[in-house]
Amino acid sequence: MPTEDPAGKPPARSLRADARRNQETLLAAAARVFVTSGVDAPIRQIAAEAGVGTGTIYRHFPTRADLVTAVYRHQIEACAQAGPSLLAESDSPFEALHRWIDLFVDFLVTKHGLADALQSDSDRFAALHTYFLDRLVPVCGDLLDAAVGAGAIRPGVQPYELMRGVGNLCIGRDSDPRYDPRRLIALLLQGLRPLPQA
Amino acid sequence: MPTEDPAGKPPARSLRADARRNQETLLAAAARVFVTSGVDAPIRQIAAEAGVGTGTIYRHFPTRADLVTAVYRHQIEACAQAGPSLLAESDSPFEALHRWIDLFVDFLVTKHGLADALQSDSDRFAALHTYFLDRLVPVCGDLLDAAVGAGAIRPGVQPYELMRGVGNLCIGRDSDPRYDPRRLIALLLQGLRPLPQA
DNA sequence: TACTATCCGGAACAAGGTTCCGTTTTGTCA
DNA sequence: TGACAAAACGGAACCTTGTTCCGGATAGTA
Repeated sequence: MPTEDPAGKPPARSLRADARRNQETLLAAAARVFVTSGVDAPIRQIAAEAGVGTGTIYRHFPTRADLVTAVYRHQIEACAQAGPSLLAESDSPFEALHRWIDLFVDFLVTKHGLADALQSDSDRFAALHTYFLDRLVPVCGDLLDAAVGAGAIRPGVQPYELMRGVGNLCIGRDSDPRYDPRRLIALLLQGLRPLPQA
Repeated sequence: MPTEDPAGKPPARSLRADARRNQETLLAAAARVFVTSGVDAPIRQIAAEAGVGTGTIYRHFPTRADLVTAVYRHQIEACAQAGPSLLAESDSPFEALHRWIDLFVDFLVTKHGLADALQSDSDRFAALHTYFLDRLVPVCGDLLDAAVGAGAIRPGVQPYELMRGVGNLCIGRDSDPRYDPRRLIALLLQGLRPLPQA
């Protein structure tokens, strides 16, 4: 079955040699360009950096989201897998949740424009939104459940809305000294704790 | 002094008759288009709706932010002025803050794409960001100070970061049943309350 | 080596933002 | 009222970016 999963992961071993070579060149070039120009960088710029034509990019990564997820797949995966580990090694489920969210935030804020893209109105990134959520919402759900079970937070918060809220809080110009998303996210997590008196 | 404030408010009574006429036509047309196509609507579409050339739009509103602020000036103003009123009439400063934030959120979520534009990476909307904050941050600051003074929330939160956080939480596709910005904003405000012990 | 399926490059098209300038309108003054 | 200069208009033209398409190059195979 030659159809790939919707997130555009590198197709297996059936490509022609030049195709596979270009695919790797493209991933490396895109990673470099994303650092300097953000995930919104013009296709032509990425093509130039890789030394290929624009058609080649579209053939390998039909949508921009495919390219972005391919570039960051490893980190998304690492984030997903960190959930259970943190739950096991942290002193409390709440701490595990907090540390996991911090991990996610670190990932977002170090990738210029990634948080913006995640919530972008345009359909250009819809698949990116979907991929992130499909992969991370279940992990977040487990952490939330554990924290609720321990009585550390109130029930009723959905993982989807928490993830999306956290992602939203990371949006915007990087490195504005007046705005540190982590501060607000910490406040938001505080807001999840049980109310002092019934 | 004929210089205008940087937010592009309608210049005073010194325009030629046709210019003033066009300016009003444009504001009305833009308001209509924003409702259906969002504040990102193509300039040409607004020009067509108003029955003028694109040059005319740029002459009256050099940047898109100028047009947007001109269209929504009244509502921004109303929001700013609601701050002191709410403080006077609410049962507590915390309630006043909460109600004021709700007002702000209502404004943002009913204007398709406005919250997105506010935090947009591109410079296209930089002046919009500035205008909103210049006008509303002081109001928010007063409400915060009052709530801190009453012991209803912890000190240390800056009005800028709160406004921006709230704005950020409003970003995204409208009317996703899984995501209600108000829920998370309420949680965030809960997170501002003093910690139970210590 | 010859053949074909695959892949490549970049020209070409579409859409939107922005600028520019020849033309039209307005207001004023004789 | 007629003429004139300043102000404003309209939209063609240009630029950037996304996306498609196809003639030509190339890898794998017989």
